Amino acid sequence: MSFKSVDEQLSVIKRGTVEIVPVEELKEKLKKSLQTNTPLKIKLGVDPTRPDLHLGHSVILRKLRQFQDLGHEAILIIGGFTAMIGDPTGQNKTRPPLTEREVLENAETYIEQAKKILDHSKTTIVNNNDWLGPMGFMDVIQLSSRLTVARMIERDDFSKRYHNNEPISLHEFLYPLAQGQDSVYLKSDVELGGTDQKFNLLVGRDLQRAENIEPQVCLMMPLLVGTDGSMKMSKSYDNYIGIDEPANEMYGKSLSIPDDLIFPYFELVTDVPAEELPALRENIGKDPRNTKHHLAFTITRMYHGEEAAAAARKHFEETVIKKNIPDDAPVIEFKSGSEHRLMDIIADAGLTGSNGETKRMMKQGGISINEDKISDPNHSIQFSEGDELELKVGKRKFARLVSAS
RNA sequence: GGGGGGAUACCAAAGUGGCCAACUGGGGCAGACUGUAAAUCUGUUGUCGUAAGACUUCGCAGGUUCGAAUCCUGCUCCCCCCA
Repeated sequence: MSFKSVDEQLSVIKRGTVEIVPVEELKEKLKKSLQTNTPLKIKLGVDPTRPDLHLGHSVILRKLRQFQDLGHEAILIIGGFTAMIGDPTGQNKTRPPLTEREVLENAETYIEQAKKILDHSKTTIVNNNDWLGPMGFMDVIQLSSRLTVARMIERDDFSKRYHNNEPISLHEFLYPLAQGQDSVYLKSDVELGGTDQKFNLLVGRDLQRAENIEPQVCLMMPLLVGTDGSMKMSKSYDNYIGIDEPANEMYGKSLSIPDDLIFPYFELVTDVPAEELPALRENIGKDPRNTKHHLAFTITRMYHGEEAAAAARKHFEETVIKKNIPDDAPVIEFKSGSEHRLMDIIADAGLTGSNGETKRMMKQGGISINEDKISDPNHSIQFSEGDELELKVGKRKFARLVSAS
């Protein structure tokens, strides 16, 4: 394995980072690694509680991937043990702990999806239950003696909750310790995390130092803002773009982000080469529309390939811009000569949640057949041979009604 | 161990015997507009029913009453303060 120069490596590593603590130590580690031809151990802990990965997760996974491409060792820790505690970070409520079985199932789904981003053949996957599980009560007490309560409630979310009279369970204090113990056990050189993980990552440093292990460098990535443009991307805010989503969804959702997120998305979630970033930044001001389409295309291509991305673009143009119904709209067949109420057709096809919703949409002009808005709930259709009608329900649901003999 | 507060629709939060399918905000959905599935504005937001209306819903189980989310009894869960 031959490594690139320290400076070359640093420029890749720094892309999109918020903070590297301390960056001098990282340089030292890289230098030493280069001299001794030994890869650094890069640690990323993942919480197998919500197995649907989205672009927000991809930010940090991509960073890990970049380390892999530089020749370093990526260690993905499945937080099997910690998930059974429930990480309080960023939660205003205590998260319900998972059972061991759920953890394993989730972990599998997680890894399956992470493969799309990581170089799987070069990823070391471990479960922290392997070393945290066997620890005894005395071990835990000794570990917890390393930190003080004052240090703990320094942490932003703890202090907020404390001052807002919201509950903090004692076991939540153990979470950063458990995570830090991972660093001790693995002797990690670098740990990756979101900015919300800073405290936990620093605890890892403290614990390693206490054990006379060379402390890890902490690398923080920004939390990706979701498609709503205000909150961090998260499934629970429904502002996410899942990496498993169909190409059309991915393309459309990418386009729905506010303009000032275009650049961060290019930088954090796409593989466009660093040299192209400055030009892209300029284009956003000049031509936001096409730059955003370029972004949507790039993201979709990364997960679905060139062809699917092109198709998704076309689909978007057809349905959203031209307001046509797409070629792949489901086809529903009816016997020629039969008569059906439109509301029943919509209900049978499951295009709305209830008849009440259908009626509401009719009243609001959301339902049309061949461009004609239908507002009569009793509207019915008499099918005759060769009929082909285009049904639109709202802006994103379509069907083609055809009559067969 | 003692004292106090709370549980309402997807979320937050009003409502303390009929005017409550339940104020309001967020979210969602729809329409207009737009480079956009953004922003903005407007409308809408339990189920069934063309409608009239019927039914289910306010932590759980009972009870009082012509009538309860609202009153009573028991239960479960949660939070805070003092020690």
